[in-house]
Amino acid sequence: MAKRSANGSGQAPRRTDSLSRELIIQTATEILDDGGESALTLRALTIRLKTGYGAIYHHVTDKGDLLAAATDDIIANVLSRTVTDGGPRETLRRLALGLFDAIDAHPWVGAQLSRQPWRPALLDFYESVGRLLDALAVPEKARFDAAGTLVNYVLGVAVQNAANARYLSSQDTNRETFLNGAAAQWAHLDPGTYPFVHASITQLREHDDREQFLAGIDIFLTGIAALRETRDTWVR
Amino acid sequence: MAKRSANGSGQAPRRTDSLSRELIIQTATEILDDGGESALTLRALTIRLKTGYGAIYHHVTDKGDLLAAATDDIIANVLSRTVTDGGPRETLRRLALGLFDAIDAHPWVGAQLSRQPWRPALLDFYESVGRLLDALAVPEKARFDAAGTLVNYVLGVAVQNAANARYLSSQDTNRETFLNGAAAQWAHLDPGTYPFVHASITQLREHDDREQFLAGIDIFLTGIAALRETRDTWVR
DNA sequence: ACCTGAACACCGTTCAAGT
DNA sequence: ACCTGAACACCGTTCAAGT
Repeated sequence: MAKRSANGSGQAPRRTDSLSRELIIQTATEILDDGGESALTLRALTIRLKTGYGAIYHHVTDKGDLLAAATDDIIANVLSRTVTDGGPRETLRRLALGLFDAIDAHPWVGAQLSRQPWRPALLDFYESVGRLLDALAVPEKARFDAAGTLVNYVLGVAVQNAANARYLSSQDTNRETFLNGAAAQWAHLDPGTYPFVHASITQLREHDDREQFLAGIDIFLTGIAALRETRDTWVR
Repeated sequence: MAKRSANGSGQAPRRTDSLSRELIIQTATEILDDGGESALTLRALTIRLKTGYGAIYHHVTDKGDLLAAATDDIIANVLSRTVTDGGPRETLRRLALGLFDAIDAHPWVGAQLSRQPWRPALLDFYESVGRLLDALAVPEKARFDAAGTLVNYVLGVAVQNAANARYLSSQDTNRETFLNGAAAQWAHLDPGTYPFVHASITQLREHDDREQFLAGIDIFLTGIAALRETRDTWVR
């Protein structure tokens, strides 16, 4: 974020530091953060990096490779930053919230996860979840399904988040006017056939995405707690 | 599915029945089911429909409009077919499984949902979920978050499903060899840093996607049950 | 009103040619 | 080894022209 020195006038114009995979990925991330997924074109990259197409393809296989690598970086950062000194339940919430915040800050990560959900970075997340479930005394046989369920839930929220961000930037509005518009649409529906949607209008306007995400995590954790193994009494 | 009569030799060659939005959407669905998302190009549509680009754009706004309409059809079909005569818990499971099966049969629906999660068809699903949560005695204040959580979970599974299908068709392999490959990759990881992943290899190979999805639904339902309102005793 | 299809703008990617 | 940029194949979309 704080590095925009390359544009300055101090450096020698000819001998810029040579291209590298890291620089390309970092620049791609900047473009994605600035203008969203649609802003990342190979042409935009060549301009920003003051280079040609071939130079980029020399360090990167594909546009897909580029997107995947940028996403891996973001996710790996989340995992390494997460504080894990609390209890397993608290750590699980922190991990999930860390992912949520990262995807909120970089919505294109959500879209990318929907394309390639099983990148190594997400495998690390999966590993952490599994171990925490062990600490929560979830029996081994149930851990696989439980971990998958949590990952799928996080993935679903990521997708929602990305879709919302895409919509907001395409319509060039903010969250509040978007929710007001959605609420207005919901209000137009027939209350007889859509009683629940109607009853939800106020909450739609006032809800906090982050808190709703956490409420979902708690629902799953409560459900998972019911799978808890009674390590004392052996049940056949 | 059973309508492929237009190819026959009986009809007069000149005066085919004129184009319609429904026919276009139906044909697009066929192309998507046959060849996946990447197979649906405007050109492929013109060929299959024996028409020009303008003719299609006369009935359809966009390629996005087309994809959205095709997805709406599939989802609306799921909801209308779901048997709702059981208890609320059973009905919820049936609804969720109906969506799962539909996305399994038409993986492109999963990808489309990740692009536009709030289409009218999904709002109907949301409405159904909300009402069933009411029947399950989830208090009104918690229903909004709970319904959103379930929708997000289903969305996450949909995305996974679509990604898997895309990968399978791109690699031209089947589920079993895919899982074997993934299991082999997992086996290569260091068991010290990835104990949970290692312990999951067998289950990865043997698991049933549909059952794992249902296990997640059950975790959710158990978690929801803890929110249950005690309608007899009034708690302030 | 409905349809045709050449043309346009814009992608990702390649590759002969340079240094 | 690393880079350049014209060229290619292929998108979605438009629009003057037909019926």
